[in-house]
Amino acid sequence: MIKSGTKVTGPRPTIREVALAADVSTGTVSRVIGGSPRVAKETRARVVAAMKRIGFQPNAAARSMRTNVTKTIGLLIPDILSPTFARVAAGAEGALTPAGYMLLIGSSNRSIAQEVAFLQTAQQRRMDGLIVSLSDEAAKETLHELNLMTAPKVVLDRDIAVEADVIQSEHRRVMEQAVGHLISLGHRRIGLIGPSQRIRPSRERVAAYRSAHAAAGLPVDDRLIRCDSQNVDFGEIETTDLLAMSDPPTALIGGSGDIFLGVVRALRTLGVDIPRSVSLIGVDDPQIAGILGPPVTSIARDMIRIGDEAARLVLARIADPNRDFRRLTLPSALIMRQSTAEPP
Amino acid sequence: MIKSGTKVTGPRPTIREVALAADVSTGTVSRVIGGSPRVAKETRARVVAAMKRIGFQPNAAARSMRTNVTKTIGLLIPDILSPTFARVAAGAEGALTPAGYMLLIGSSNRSIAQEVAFLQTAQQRRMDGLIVSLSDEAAKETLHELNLMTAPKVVLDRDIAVEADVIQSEHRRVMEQAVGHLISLGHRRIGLIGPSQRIRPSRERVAAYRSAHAAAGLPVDDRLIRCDSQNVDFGEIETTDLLAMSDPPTALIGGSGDIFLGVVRALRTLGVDIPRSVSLIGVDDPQIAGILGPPVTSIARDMIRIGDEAARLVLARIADPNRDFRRLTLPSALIMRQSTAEPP
DNA sequence: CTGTTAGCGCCTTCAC
DNA sequence: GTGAAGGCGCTAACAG
Repeated sequence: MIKSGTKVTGPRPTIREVALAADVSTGTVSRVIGGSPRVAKETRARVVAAMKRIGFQPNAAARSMRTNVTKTIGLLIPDILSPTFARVAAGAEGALTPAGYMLLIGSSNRSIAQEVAFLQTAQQRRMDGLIVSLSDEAAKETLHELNLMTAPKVVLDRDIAVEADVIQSEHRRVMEQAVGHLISLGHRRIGLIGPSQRIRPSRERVAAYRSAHAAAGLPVDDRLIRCDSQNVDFGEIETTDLLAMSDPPTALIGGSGDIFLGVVRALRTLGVDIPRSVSLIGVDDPQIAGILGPPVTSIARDMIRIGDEAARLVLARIADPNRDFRRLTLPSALIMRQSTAEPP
Repeated sequence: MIKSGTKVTGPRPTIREVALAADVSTGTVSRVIGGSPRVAKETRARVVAAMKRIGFQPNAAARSMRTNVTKTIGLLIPDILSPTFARVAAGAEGALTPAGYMLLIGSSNRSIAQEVAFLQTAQQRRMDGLIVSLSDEAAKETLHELNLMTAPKVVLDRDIAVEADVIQSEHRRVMEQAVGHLISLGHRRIGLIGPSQRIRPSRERVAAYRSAHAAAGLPVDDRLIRCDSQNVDFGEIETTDLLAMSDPPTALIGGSGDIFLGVVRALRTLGVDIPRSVSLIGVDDPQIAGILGPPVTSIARDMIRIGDEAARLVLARIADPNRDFRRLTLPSALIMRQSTAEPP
């Protein structure tokens, strides 16, 4: 007899051990595990007791081998270190865990090879669904892998040819609003620093930047648009470069993600007074923006909600694979703080 | 004949289909998958070609059922939204992915129930190893689950009775240094705002806070120690409360994680001039601290490295389950910036 | 309500 | 160097 609490490091018990201990068949044990109603109350109690006593935990691999269900959803993001995507993950996990699904996060570090690798393991692990934020819409290797996958997919804010539900943020209206705000303050040269235009959000923002200028009857100086990369250094370098122009911008819109940090860092280094000498609007980093001195006006969106909605879309399609594909657009907002003013 | 590129939504091919297509037996296909050397070069080529042609991807569940290996490591953290833990995840993933392992992240939101739930699914999924950062050392349910798990475990910075490798940060020396620095500037009342002392790092920091005072021959006012929780609101409330005392602190040490945000927010709201009226030292948030105005002196540690080392420890123990348990202590550093000065 | 039985897809001896 | 066959742990009919 083994004392309860004793650590037994033998092979893990199976439903057969449980069946033996509870004096039922393996089929009955299985029904108890699966929560089938076709088990007598008293029998169920005996089985549950036996499971606990032996320390039985059903083998997920064996189950999913039989059922073709892994209770697993993949999330592919460019960078887990970005608070923006960490929020997406948190939102998705919040919706998935209560539904009995586990979220498997893959961070590609914006490497196409890593994206492909993740999509392949997603297939090998037979994930039940996938939420993807690609780092480059033009990479056809990832598209290829995505199309190979038959499980439900949700695409986050990308324009790609994949049979999938899509969640996108509203970018144009809010960026037009931001640019319009600066223009109405009197700014005529506005710098825009952002990620590569090979992803939809950046293209949308640039388009809005242009249309806002057009609406005000103002010309656009393309040298003020710096949308090519997405890291701290890029933000810092482009900011420095912009302000070194012979006719430098009097206002800056910088983001998303890490870019903003670089922009602020450069501004600090240059000793620029915000908003007296340069106005600043941030994109996608409200947490930090709000506590800077001065607090920075910024474009914000609810990434947790995006993750949550994405998870719901996946679950809904798992429940009904034939439903129509949706394209959900979630709102963004311009949060006014104290980092903008009239140009000097 | 099916055109290449056509989407086939039938059942996924198995090694039998591959075997048929390559005119070999399933055993040979299996050997090719496993990279066994006992396969003729030419045969291997035929099999590989067949796999690609049919779009075969080995079923991970079936494999792990046979091999008792899931190529999966769990990471349990209190909060994926905290940059600190996101870094741990990134570090661990960086070490695990190249080794062919997938990192399964669980964020408990500091709920013991969620920690237990994660540990249970870890067992059901037969994860090959586990890296855990518990939110409460005193919770015996989590300890119980941890001890049930026979797979290799790495514990992050907690004092708990579990057979596991341990990685911890050096907290005392650097906190003594921080407090000593403030004392040497002339501060006699220093507020300390931090997480609950039910986790080791906080206990260590409080102990260091006391010993630094003792070393300077100064008394400690326990009302200045506010180490009970870990969120933005807590930081904001305690800061406000501390500064409302009849004999308020002239310096604040605040962290880790979200607490720091709250501290800064309160300071801004109160219109406190840093460091003229209050000196400030942050804990664990160098990214933000560096761009604040003024940049904030803070205690920093390399969380990515911690995640990386944790992953290495797990892998090493998987390779050799009988090696001695290690306890690794990684350094912290006090980064001097411009947020401290003599008291007013 | 419960027992029996046949695989799920793969790896792994054991022969050849 | 390759084929044949058994079984990993579980679920899902099908009987009873």
